[in-house]
Amino acid sequence: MAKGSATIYDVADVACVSIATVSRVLNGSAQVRPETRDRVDAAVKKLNFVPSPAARSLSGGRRWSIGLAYPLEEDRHSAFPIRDDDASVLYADGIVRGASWRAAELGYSLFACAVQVGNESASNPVHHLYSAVDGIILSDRVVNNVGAMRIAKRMHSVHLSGSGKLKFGGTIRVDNDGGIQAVVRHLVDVHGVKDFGFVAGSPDSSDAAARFKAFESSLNACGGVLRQENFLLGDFSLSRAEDAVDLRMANTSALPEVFVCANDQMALGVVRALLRSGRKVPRDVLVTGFDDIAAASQSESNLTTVSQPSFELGVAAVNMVVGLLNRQIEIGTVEILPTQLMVRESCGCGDSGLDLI
Amino acid sequence: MAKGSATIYDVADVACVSIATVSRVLNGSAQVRPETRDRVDAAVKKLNFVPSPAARSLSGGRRWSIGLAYPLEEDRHSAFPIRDDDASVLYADGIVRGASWRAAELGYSLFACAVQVGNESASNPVHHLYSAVDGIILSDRVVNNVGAMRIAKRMHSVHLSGSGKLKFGGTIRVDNDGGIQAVVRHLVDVHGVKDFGFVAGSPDSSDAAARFKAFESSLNACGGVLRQENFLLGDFSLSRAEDAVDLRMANTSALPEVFVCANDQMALGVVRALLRSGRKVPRDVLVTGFDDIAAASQSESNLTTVSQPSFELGVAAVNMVVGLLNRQIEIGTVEILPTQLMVRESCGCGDSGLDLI
DNA sequence: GCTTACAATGTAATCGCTTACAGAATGGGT
DNA sequence: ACCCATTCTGTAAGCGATTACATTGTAAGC
Repeated sequence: MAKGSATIYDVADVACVSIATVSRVLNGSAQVRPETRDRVDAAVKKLNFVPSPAARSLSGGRRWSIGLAYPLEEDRHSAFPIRDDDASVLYADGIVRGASWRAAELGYSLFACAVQVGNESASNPVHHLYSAVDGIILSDRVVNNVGAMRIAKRMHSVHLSGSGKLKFGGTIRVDNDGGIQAVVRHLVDVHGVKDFGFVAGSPDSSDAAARFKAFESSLNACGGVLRQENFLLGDFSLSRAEDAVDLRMANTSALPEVFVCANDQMALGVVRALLRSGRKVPRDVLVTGFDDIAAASQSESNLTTVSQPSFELGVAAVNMVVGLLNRQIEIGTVEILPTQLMVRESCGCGDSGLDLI
Repeated sequence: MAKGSATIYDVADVACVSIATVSRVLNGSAQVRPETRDRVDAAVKKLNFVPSPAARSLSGGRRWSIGLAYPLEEDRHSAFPIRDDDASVLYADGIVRGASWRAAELGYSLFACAVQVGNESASNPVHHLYSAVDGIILSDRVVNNVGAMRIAKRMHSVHLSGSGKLKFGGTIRVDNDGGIQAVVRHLVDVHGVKDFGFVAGSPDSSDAAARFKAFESSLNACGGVLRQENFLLGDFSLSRAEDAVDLRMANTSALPEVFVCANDQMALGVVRALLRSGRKVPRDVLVTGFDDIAAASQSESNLTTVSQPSFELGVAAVNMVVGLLNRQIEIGTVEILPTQLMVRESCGCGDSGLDLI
């Protein structure tokens, strides 16, 4: 759209050089006499010239911008999508901020784009991002593996993914294994838990899969038990987890000692359902979360959870995209960021000040 | 970048038509025989063709995407920007979600872009957004008035702005006046407050300005008083407000009965400073916020605040941009969204369940 | 003073699309 | 059959940058 703004031709006119020279100055190629360079710079400043990314894009140059796609849950109930309860956006928040900040530092712009999960059609905003950016960061679940592959074939991409070793682009993930393991160990060692419950995230999420797998193996290592009826399937949202617990309580068999949840929103939903039924947390049932979103520590239940370095995740993702662009990082690289157990009250610990075990 | 993807030429070849015809089908211009149209559609599907927005952009067509720029505070203290305390992002969250959702509904993609405030240079990501989108939504403070004017001259824009009547683009704002007025009235009528304090937001924010202006006139109407030393200048961030209150307390004159704050983060900062000094809220000093972010109701102080319809703000902004694009809305239109007083405990009300007065 | 090597600059093709305009096909009226 | 008004389709000119290649300028070496 950008009607009427100055073009490279205008700059060339004012500076009395050809557009090629202007382009050279713009892109810092060294072959320009200092005197000429100054003249061009002056013209650029005078005309307030900003090169059109679209034109740059078409002609194959660098756009100096990076895309970031993160999932937005679709609502199934109301006219509007879930609001206070949208797991993905809250989780994405820190990532977006980290990425924006780091991108700005490196001279890139970051375009964030919320994608309705499950949209594999051409209307998927990811397709619109293509030609606007140099590289793209794909959060877990925005596209399936096939889609990710297709994207990676066309441009540099970094995947924020819980598992799998993609043979294209780069991958960054947090240490789901270590986090879950720490939770289970703590529950067994400190609170003597044997009888576990687990609330899983969306089946299409690799993070959800990784966390459950880690949970199973930790359980085996520690001799804990997960009874069939205590495995609940959620979708990372508060309400769905709440419903699942309601349903579980309709079954009159004894509840497990703890519900380990694949994220904080679900943990909060579990707590809510439990409270509604007259049970107390952690008195009657213990609950743990994952992610350490702000609400985890702010809620009354004071969730014990695993802290994700989401800001750093965004920073690392941008670093990797730019590294890929500059051919300083190899395709297929995987980077794993550490997690940290945040011991609070919902696991049965008193409200002592200790944060880290 | 998008290396190797199908172009309109490939589609034309497969469908045995010219690229002009393909373009017509793509853009739904009616002048194509149904039979031909089908052939083209089939080719598009077969090749998995997605038109390059960059090329569309260059050639002046519609890009089917909308930009949204929101402010990102820069940190002054640490290597990373403020994290748990970033007023703007929290505020922007609902807007981004509303806008993304509505844009998707209308067949547009939404690119959100966090902009470091105060960056008026060419590296401002807003400039990169230009050619990638059909229209742009500018949140309060991302650019100054001059910048906004420049942008509006070049493309359709909608401003999320607390005051002023821009003569370009469209404007959407929340009813700051009504919200602040309700707060002041409630404090006077229910709690008999006379001696007010006010914590203002960034001077460069029109919302901040509108809220202070509304505060002053409400005060006059109700006969309340704002002593000079009880006007504190913040920047919408928690820490800055906290500091301001600390500084104020160094002055030993009596604190006001209440601190009315221009947003919730600052209210939380005020509460924190007050608690640290041994005072209790609302026992010793009352505090009110603005925005009703999640933390307002989740924090122990249970903030009385004004609820902003941030999701609806995003929805309305997208509606307006698209209306502008389709020439269904006139330039200069202003839309005001209602606010709602949320009475909780920090204003001195008991923890009765009443939400709305 | 003239060649020569190399640095500085210019020329023109190209990227993938939209659209004004021109040209071909269709069909109805005589 | 023929003409003309319509409807459909094709041709080609941009949009604003990058970049390979061609050309010009400069200074050293003889």
